[in-house]
Formats: sequence, structure tokens, C-alpha cells
Amino acid sequence: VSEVAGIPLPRRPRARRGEGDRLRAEILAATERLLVETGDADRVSIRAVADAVGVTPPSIYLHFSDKSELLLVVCESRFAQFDRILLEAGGSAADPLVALRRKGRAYVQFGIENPEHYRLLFMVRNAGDRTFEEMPAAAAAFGHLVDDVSACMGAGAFSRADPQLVATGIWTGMHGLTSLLISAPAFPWPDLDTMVDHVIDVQVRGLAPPAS
Amino acid sequence: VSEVAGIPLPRRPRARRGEGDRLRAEILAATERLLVETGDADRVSIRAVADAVGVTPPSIYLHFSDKSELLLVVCESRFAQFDRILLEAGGSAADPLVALRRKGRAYVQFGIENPEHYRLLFMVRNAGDRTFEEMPAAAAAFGHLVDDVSACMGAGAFSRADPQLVATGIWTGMHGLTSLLISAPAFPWPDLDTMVDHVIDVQVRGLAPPAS
DNA sequence: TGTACATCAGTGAACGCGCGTTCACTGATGTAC
DNA sequence: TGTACATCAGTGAACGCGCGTTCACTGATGTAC
Repeated sequence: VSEVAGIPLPRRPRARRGEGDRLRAEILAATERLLVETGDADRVSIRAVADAVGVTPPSIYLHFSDKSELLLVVCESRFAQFDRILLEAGGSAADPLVALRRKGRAYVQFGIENPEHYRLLFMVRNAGDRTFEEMPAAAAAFGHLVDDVSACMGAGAFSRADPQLVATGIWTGMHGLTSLLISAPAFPWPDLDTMVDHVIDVQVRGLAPPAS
Repeated sequence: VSEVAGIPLPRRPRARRGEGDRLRAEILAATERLLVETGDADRVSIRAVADAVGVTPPSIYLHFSDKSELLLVVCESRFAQFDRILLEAGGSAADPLVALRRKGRAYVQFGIENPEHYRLLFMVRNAGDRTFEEMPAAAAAFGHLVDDVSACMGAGAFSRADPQLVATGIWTGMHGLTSLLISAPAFPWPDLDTMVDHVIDVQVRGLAPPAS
């Protein structure tokens, strides 16, 4: 949609010398915006992004070698944002288990509020082919979860075990709920808060040390 | 690929009068086979299915109104098969908790062995827009899980609670592990069996009645 | 201060591709007489 | 038993679409002299 009723939409003004990176930032912003607006990653095409920025498709290639690089960069920035959100959700809680519970709720909430971003991060084919080396922000986010799990073990809230294994298990647990809420909206879901609390409670009880 | 080196591939013989349903069955079989072989639902196009059957694309429309109907029917038949596999996995175990554990392992195994079918059932956009009314096989499969959960409560393995809620929680738990194994193969996974057993154990402990 | 020139942020048109779907048709098969 | 005919399982060609990507180019901007 580069014109309406024959009247071309305003082209975005050309960047000045040395400010080529401005377009790069605008492309990234438009890509994220399109993901949210259309709610469909398949509709985020190079052409759609170019249109949203007010530029022709080839200009994208001045800043990204191809479509997959563009998506990779978006993916990394969303991981970083996701990580920040979880960090904030944990907040100032002194009890590591309280912090972890809050993060669990925030995890699900992020997925519900940003389903297309969540899909991009965890559900799309080939997204998971990238290793942690290629995705430092993702590695950092998972590292924080491992730290939280270790803290819970230190505080006696969880029985001692391999923190990596336990963290992975918690991740899969929260992901299962989040991803199904996104991809199976027609399922007869129980009340959302009840559901989230139930899933978190079961995990926490399952990881707690045996009552002595 | 309807020909190789200029030599047309053998056309499948035309069905006799009244045997038109034969093609329908062949289309369904070819679709399922393509999902497994290509490992990519995007490559299962009407044209690819027609080619695999040895028929021209328009013939598909003699048996299915459009692509989404074809996929819906495949989806249902896979749900029925999935349900059968889980039923067999539970087998003759007298203890309902033992049966449920076995089904949990079988669930993950099905996903790993049939990633594209699993994607189609649970991970693809719009697949989850269908209600249980439209997908009786899916409803039946979930109903069996609810029954199993009730049996575990009856046997005292789980503390009493809403079986629907608990079943949904178990489903999301197993789905989380399965779907991430599929879509995040580059993640540094712990040993598979260890992982599966851990996830199941945490759930079972979390649902068990408080030690008295 | 003036001007030729290199730079660089973009453009415009086209490429070939595979897709879902439609449409008018063909030709073997079975049936009625 | 023979033949005209209706049926029906398919075909062949084309439609319009949006896609990622390439290529030769333009024209404003800044710079060197």
C-alpha cells in the first residue's frame, strides 16, 4: 500500500549523510510493530516492512543481508526486552520463591499480550536452530532463571538438584501453558488466573523438599 | 515433479465408477506422508499432495472443498491415532498413576517421532481455533486424560481437585516439554530420559496429597 | 568563495517462483433400451 | 447382443497473487581543491 486512491503516501524523508543507521532502527521498529498489529508473522514480509517504513523493498538490503538476519535481530531485541520484563516482575522480593512465582505469572502475561513476539521467540520453525552463542540475549535470560532456581535451592524452597535441569523443567512448564493459551484459544480453558496459579503451585510443590 | 528427464511419471490409474473415494483416501495418506517426509507443513501444498498421489491439483477439489478442510480431516485422523497410541501406552497397568506416567512418556515420544504431525495438532496458527465440537477425536483424547486424572484421585495418588483443571495442567506440562524439544533443538538439553522423568516426577509430586 | 566530484541513501523495474483456486473440457465406464 | 447415451473421475491451462531478491540507476549531500 504505497498509495491510496492514486495519491502516493508521503515518502519518508531521506536520511542525511552518516545517518543511514536511522533507517535501520526504523526497519526494526516497523517489523516489531507489524508483528503486533497483524498478529501473523507470515504477513511480516520484506515488502510489508518496507511499506510500513515508507521506503522501497531493496532499501532493506542496505541494512540486513536477508530476511532471516532481520528476524534474528528482532528476535534478539525481544529476548532482551522479555528478560527485562521478567527482571522487573521479580522486583524487590526478598524471598527468591516469591520472586520466581511473580516471574512465572509475568512470563504467561507477556505471551498473552505479545502472542506474535512469543511465537517468534519460541514457537516458530527454525527459530530454535540458533544456539545460545548466536543469541546472547536468550542465553542471558535463561541464565537468570538458573540463578533464580539456585537461589530457591539455597533458601530451602526447592530441594537440591541440578539447577540447569530444574530451570529447564520450569521453563517447559510455563511455556506449555503460555503456548497453548496462544495456539489453542478455542480450548475450554478454566479461569486464567486459576490456571496460572495452579500450574505454578504444582511446580513449586513438586520441587519443594519433602516435608520433614 | 510430474516428470523426470522429460519422461512423465506414471499416472495413477483412474478409479472405476463408484470408487471415487479411493482417491480421497490416497490424498489423505499422501498428505500425512508428506508431513513426515518433508518435515515442513508449509511444503505440504495442494500441488505437492497432488503430485505425490499422481494426480493433477484440481482433482483434490473433487474430494475436499479447500485446503483447510483437507488439513482439518488429517488433523482429526492424527488426533485419533495419537489417542490410540496413548491408550496402548497406558496398557494394562492396574495402578492409574503408573498408566498416566507411561502415557506421559508416550506423549513426548510421539512428538519427537512425528514433529510435523505434532506441530499440526498443537502448534500451528489457527489449528487451535477449532472447538471440540469440530474436532471430536481431539475432544475424546482430552476426555481420556480427564478420566485418568479422576482415577488417580480415586486411587489417592492425586489430591482431590477439579479433574478438568488438573488434566489441563498436565497437558500443558507435557506439551511444554514436547513442543520445545521440537522447536528449540539447539537448546542445551539435558539427557532426554532424565528430562522427561524429571518433568513427570515434578508434576506427580506436585499433585500428590500432602504427606500425612 | 566557487565548483567539480566522490559518496551514499535510496529508487524503479524486473526476475522467477510456488501458491490456491477456477473453468471448460475429455474420455473411459457403466446403463437403458 | 448391440448401441446410444448419461455419468463421473479426472485433466490442462490459466487466473491473479505476494513473495525474496537482484540490478542498474539517480540525485541530494558533503568535500577537496
